[in-house]
Amino acid sequence: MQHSKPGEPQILIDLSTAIIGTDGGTFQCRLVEDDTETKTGRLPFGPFVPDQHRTMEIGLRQWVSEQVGVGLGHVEQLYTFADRGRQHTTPGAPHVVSVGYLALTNQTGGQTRAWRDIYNFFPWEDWRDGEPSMLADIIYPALDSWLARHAERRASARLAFGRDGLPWGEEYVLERYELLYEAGLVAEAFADGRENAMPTPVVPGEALQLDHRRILATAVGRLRAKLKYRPVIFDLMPQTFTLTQLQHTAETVLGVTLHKQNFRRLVEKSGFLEATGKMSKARGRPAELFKFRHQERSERPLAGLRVSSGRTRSSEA
Amino acid sequence: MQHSKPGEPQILIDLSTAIIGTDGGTFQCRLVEDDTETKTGRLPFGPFVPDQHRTMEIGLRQWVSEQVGVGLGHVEQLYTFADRGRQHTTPGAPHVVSVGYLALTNQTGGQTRAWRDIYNFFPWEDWRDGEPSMLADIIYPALDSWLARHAERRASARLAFGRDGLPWGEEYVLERYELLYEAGLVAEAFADGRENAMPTPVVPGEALQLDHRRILATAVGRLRAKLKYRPVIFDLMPQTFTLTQLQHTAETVLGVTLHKQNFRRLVEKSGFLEATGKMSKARGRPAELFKFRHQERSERPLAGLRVSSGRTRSSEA
DNA sequence: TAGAATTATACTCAACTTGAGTATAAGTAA
DNA sequence: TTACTTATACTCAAGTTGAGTATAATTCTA
Repeated sequence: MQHSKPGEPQILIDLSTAIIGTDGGTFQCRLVEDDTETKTGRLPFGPFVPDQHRTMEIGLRQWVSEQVGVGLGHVEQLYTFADRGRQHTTPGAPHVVSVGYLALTNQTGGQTRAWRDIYNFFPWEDWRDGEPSMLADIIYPALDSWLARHAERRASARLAFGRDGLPWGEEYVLERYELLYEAGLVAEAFADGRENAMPTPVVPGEALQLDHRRILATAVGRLRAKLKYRPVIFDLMPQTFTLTQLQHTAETVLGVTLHKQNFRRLVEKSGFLEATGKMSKARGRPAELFKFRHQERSERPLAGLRVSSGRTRSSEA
Repeated sequence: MQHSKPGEPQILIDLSTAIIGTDGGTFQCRLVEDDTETKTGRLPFGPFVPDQHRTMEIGLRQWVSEQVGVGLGHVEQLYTFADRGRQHTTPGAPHVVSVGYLALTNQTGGQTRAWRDIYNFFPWEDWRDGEPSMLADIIYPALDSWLARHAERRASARLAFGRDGLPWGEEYVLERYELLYEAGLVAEAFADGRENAMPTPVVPGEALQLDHRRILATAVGRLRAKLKYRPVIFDLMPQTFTLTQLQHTAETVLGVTLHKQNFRRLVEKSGFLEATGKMSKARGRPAELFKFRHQERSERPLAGLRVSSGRTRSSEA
């Protein structure tokens, strides 16, 4: 095994970033509309130029502030994707390796085309109104028929989708998407030329270019997991907010509903919040406005929101 | 921002792998002794050749089985390191990006020079005999003197090292090493030419080449964290083992001692173990030999060892 | 060969956490 | 002024966790 010689294709590194925010109950990601024939969107990405940037994160922050123009909170490297067959390389062309990043912002652009609802791409991930019916109606039948021929993936599917009485783990976003890809049920599988893929995607949900939906799935899975043990949710919140707004943001990210009283207890006990004394005005009893105590972020050891899901919105009646 | 043009340095990708195992209470990592003048070791690494390997993990597994000759269990990508100034590049030379991997094995080579005790490199991480005295004697004074000039890093240091009554979080291995590097207290900081670095490293602990100690710190931190929510510990165990052996392995990895009775309760409740009916023979009452139920790995949702530390060995008396 | 030492295993118990409520307060809308 | 809406306070049983004590089954040693 040797380093690539001059004749071999060069390696290029792209930084692909899932910039995620929330906006009143919608879970948003910044996308770039590409004017190619495919009409599918893509994540913003820029090349990593080693001589210009001391670290990849510095390069990423600079390029985001220039190109996208939103302030970023938490930024985290996700994964380096280098699979052949998922980059559409033509022979001899440089091989592109993409380093995926997650970046959080509290400034989403409202309903412009640049900010899209993440659940458009993963409609099966939104359980806020109960289990999406497409799981039982479309996904499980299609998946089961594939699993019949791929018994070795059965255990993974049980765990990822919470079959046979196992719980639905909201953080297994990537594992679920990968299974659907492997089973040939999403558009990217056909685009990548997988032999078992259906020409028309079986499972609902908008595709993205290249493997960007995979990177986004990684980002959402990581964010959902991290929410539970690090106070990253506050990077999605405005300066001040009510406890209900905070809860709605957590529910939006996790794709489940939470028990209101217990959420309040959890978040008050955590010590992350400071009452401002001001009140929100809306329908019903006014709620106190809180702000995040930034110094607590570094002082509390683990402490995220060890949330437990409550009833679904539809069963609240 | 443009992709690197022909005149710019080429990018090469190295897969650097921390192959970790345990051997009767020692925490081992496979190293390669380099015959350069520096005499410091390095992690095994090999280039990633896109045209030869469909994915990086496939390339890594093949190259490890050829070059290192141990069977691997869990393999996980850690992080992609691309910082300038930590790769010793000469101008014009290709820029090397290293993708760090963690790989677990239950076949360590005993006490050969190829397998080294990880706590040689991070002696402050081993709390099995209580808090290492070097923390209070050497590390904290040196760190505090640096923090006096870098107040903005104070909160991170408190969290990473568990100062001011905060608990020692065993998983913050990387955060601790990075702080020592930033403060110029480890040999690599001087080797990288940081202006504040001491020519003779202040903090005890053997260095590795390039940024390999950083990659190893990432690996240990990730492994310690993962142990608590995924059943990865069994990839470090032989076919059958006693509960005490399992506990010793967990203690070796985490660098703390655990409460024996509660560890037993935890591990029995988890459902991961199957009694073999056979008994171990040693001093004292014989212990039952267990084996790992592989099918449970995929069936249990989270369930690792949510261990809590017990008394230190020295206070057991 | 008895008892001391050693190791394994079983059981207990109080403190804390969690899931799921009920009860009440403080506003707006009709 | 009554209904409706939303916020907040409190309760309670079940489960989990931290830290023991008690006892069992061996080997070691005098």
